[in-house]
Amino acid sequence: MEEYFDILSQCPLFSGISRQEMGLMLNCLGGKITCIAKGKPVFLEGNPALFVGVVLSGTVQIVRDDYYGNRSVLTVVSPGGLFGEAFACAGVETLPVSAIALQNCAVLLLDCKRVLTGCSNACPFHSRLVHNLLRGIAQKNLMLTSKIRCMSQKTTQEKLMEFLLEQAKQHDSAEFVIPYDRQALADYLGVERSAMSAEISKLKKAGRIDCSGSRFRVLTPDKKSS
Amino acid sequence: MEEYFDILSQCPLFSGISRQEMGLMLNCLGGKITCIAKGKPVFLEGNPALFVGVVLSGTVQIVRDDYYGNRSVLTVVSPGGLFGEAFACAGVETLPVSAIALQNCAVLLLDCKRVLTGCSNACPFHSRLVHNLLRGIAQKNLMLTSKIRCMSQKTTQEKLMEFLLEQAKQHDSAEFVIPYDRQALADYLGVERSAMSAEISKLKKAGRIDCSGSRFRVLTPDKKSS
DNA sequence: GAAAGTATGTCAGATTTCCAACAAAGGAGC
DNA sequence: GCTCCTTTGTTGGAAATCTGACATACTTTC
Repeated sequence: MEEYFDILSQCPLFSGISRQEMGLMLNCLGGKITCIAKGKPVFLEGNPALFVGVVLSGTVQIVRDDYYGNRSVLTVVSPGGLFGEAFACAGVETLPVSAIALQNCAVLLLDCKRVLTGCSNACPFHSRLVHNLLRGIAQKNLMLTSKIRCMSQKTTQEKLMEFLLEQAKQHDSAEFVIPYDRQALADYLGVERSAMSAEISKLKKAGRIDCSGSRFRVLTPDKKSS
Repeated sequence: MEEYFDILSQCPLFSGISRQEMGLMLNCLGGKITCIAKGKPVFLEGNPALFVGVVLSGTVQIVRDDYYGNRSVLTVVSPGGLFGEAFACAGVETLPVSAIALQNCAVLLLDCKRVLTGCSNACPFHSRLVHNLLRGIAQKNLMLTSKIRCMSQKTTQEKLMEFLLEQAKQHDSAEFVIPYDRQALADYLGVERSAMSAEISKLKKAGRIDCSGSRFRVLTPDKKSS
């Protein structure tokens, strides 16, 4: 069990919890470490959503079957990553997705109810864990709304500017480096890479932005690139 | 204070908490009921994100200024509605939005830290509140990912089908009623109403769906409308 | 029942985006 | 230096969307 504490200590869910405390905590919460063979399910669609999963080794795929049964991959979760937390915390009766081991893997399953219900021992790390869980889900929330704000814009150019102005605001600077290459940015905004490149060029010529590589600068309409 | 307990008891954040407990709880949490005059701020961009707000009467507008200072309205919150919870729970240092009273209004402000940190009295409703808060944010999370899944589709027709198949799955039935009229559905999917209507017609002619008003039925490709 | 107002379906032209292919620029390895 | 490979910019024709206008159906009001 201790072999996985390195992974766990890097996971935001366990931030502020020492390795000494982890053993106690997992014990207190009834956390179960399970090994899943490649291709086998961690949980299946239709199961009750009871668990928050943490990948310890290997990778887990979250898949979804639509009404006709066509399967699509939603995410691939790497070691240290969480899965199932939104369903468990939202209190959905049955899972609308399945989790399948892409490789042989080890996962930690935490009973969501036991995480949320304070134990009688009043462990200090217990409330810390709830804190971290809530924080993680709230942060994801903010990321999702940012993305929706960009994608809701009508034109590619507006999507791009919405994204860049958001970045400028977050960095509190007109100049900043974005964590995406062109393809990834296009995917994020839900547009075509080539069309987006063209729009970037237009914006540069119009003197509204300046960029090289993933370093961008937004310019106020009146004052041009210096 | 008690005059607002009707509103609070209908708010998901306080579900499972009796009116008798509310007074104790608000006291324990140091919840402050404040009246804000029309046009005045509840909080301003740049403030630390400490509070979860609940509108008790009137309406509150959440607004956002982009990097150039152009203001846009993100949401309008009605009585019973929450605001600021994602920022407070995500632990952002400074708020990227402002909350302005659209009308004279009363709001309840809960210190997020005190909500999360169990009190020394070990109130039973305390953990219930955290439960509810987490559940609400997780549910919003699921709604946002559903919307993104629809909006990420390339064509209007694919967006529509993604939405309808999701609805069919949620209702566990090929036939269901959607909670939107055509305009609202188009806005949700981020497309033009008229273009969407045209696509609905195409899908009907192709025998893939059937609908009248907001009642839809998805059909399997082989068997046509009965 | 008539009239007014709203929601929905349909259509043509203008605009935008996608697609596919290619050119140019940069990096890694040799 | 060179080549190979990846990333990014550019372009033209095809496809999809938006725009605005209008017709039709349905509701509401009087």
